[in-house]
Amino acid sequence: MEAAEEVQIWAPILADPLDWPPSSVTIPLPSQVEEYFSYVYGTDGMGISKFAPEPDDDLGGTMSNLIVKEKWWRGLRGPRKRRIFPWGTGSMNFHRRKNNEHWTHEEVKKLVKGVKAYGVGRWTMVKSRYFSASVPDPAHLKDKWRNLLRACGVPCASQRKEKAQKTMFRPLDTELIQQIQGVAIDSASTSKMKKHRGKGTTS
DNA sequence: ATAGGGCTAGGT
DNA sequence: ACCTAGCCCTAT
Repeated sequence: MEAAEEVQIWAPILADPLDWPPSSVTIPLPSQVEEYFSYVYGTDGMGISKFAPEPDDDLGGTMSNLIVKEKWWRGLRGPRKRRIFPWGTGSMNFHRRKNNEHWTHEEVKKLVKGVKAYGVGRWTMVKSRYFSASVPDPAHLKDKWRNLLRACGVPCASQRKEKAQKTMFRPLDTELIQQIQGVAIDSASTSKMKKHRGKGTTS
């Protein structure tokens, strides 16, 4: 499992997993951890600047003790924050923290472009063309597309009753909304056509 | 690999 | 209290 590395990195930090995040704690911060933090939290989320060096620190060079000086773990949602989070309920119980990786406007634009190019449902294709490194799972593209449809007021293809969405936490511009609606309507009508005429070669 | 239901953190 | 939106799980 890929979590092994993260456990190694986090383990020294978690003095008491049940008390996380700690309000004030001394953290040994090797360069590896520093890198990891900036990767996970992003420059605006969890900059190293949010740490303050501990007053009397006689560890000369590579590793110094730092203390947390800001409540960085509470804040607005933003893009690319908190990918992984240790959430101990015992000794070695780590798991992914949910619901913290948000789509940027650029990413949404790429998704729409990709769906337009390859069609709804070709998530692996869209990912490999437009999100080769950034999105972990093609299923996330699908999930985002579903959310976009709902957010843009596109009626669900399946007949399940679903109330129209009221608000968008991260609003989209009108142009993008119209594009999404357009693509959705296109794909709905083509799939309906395929259903109706069974022998048309619509490659 | 994809569709669709379910779960839930975090925002309102 | 309710809702949104990202993530997970399962069936196909």
